[in-house]
Amino acid sequence: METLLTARQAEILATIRSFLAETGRPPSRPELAKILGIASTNAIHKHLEALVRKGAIELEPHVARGIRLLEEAGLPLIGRVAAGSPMLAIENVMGRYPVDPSLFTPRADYLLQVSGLSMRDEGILDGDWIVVHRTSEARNGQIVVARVGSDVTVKRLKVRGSKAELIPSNPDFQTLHLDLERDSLEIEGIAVGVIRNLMAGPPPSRGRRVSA
Amino acid sequence: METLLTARQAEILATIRSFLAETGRPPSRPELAKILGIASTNAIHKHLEALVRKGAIELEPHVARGIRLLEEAGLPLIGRVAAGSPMLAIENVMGRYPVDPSLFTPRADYLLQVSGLSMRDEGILDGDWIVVHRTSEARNGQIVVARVGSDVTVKRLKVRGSKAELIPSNPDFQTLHLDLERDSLEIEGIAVGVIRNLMAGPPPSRGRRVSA
DNA sequence: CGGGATGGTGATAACTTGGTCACCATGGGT
DNA sequence: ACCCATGGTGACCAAGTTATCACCATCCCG
Repeated sequence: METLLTARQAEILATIRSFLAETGRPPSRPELAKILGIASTNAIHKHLEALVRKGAIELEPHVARGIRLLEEAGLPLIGRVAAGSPMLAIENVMGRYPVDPSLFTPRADYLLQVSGLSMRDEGILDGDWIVVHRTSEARNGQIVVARVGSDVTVKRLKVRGSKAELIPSNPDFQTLHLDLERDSLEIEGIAVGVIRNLMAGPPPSRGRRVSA
Repeated sequence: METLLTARQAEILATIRSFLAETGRPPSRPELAKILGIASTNAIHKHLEALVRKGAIELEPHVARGIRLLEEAGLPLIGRVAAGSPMLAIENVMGRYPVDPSLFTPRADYLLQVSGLSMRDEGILDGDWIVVHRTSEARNGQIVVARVGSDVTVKRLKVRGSKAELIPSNPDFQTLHLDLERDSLEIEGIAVGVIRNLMAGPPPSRGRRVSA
């Protein structure tokens, strides 16, 4: 349903986005024309119609600044990753949550729900959300989201020559040793944050209340 | 600089806020009048001027829907709490961060930076941000932000009769035993989440890069 | 009592904005 | 050669919107 945008159309869309971020209101056609150096508001009007046709925006008819962005807001939360599927495949996405990507550096791209306690001693517990920056480059000592074979795992990375280690931070788990010239190791991203929802699990005992 | 808003003015402001949240654009005066059941747009206009005088909004002159909300966005991050000062006193606020209050339940009110490792075994580490819901009521077993004397502390709460315990989750620290009939125990809020910025501390070793 | 802030109706002028028409130019595909 | 989508200029009208005027009522406070 979503035809590809032309370069110019993507430019218009980006302009709308940044105008919205800066002023808090959608731009009018004359304002867009001025910013983009276009003399006629009709050119803008036709661009907006094209963006509507391609599903990028909605236009409220006869309403000043009636432009609505139709992008999905928030970051996707990835659950169990199906074997071999790309991280952001629909089957892996459990929902979208309003986490600001700019709260973390480098910029957050998605959330990954952790299962198991292999990173317990780093304060990453079962059910926690790892905030992930998507990249295929990682440095020694960083916590990475890695794909080994068809498994996706979160571990601390250590590389020496052609040898790589994926190190859990829990003595009950074993370090995974890899030979980069033989084994496949794909870096999916690096962990830039952790989010835990303390009220998510089973409710606490219904004991008496305390007020102060 | 901020005079108190009247009930009606607060209602107008709330209407603007929710209109913005629902439609993505600020309301026009006729739209506000219709929602609030007011016949004349002039009444709205004067309300908006009052809101400008009181510092709640900004108005861009001669611009359709030129209403800007001037609220501080995001949640305040509380650092070291000065003895005896209220939690949200300016001297305690280290900044504001774009965390969506509705991401947690019950609603998040502020962030509290943890110092020390007394809750290490719950996965709450030194420097982590605790997401706090402000309330003076807590239940047994919840992690609370409590004030004992002039100290603010984060611990798990346990109450039996008139005895209360503030329990760390790290065997290296000691449980604080309180007699509610003698000692002062103020509940400032309950912890509803944890946020950790993994890239905050010292940068990782500048080892060689790995790409895949 | 009088003044001032608040909250409102009703009407009007001036400006902003959306919608539309005629016309032109370029580039890709048939 | 032709059509069609894209990208643009220029002009115009209708409708949406802001700004301002006159006038009214209530409440609080010095």
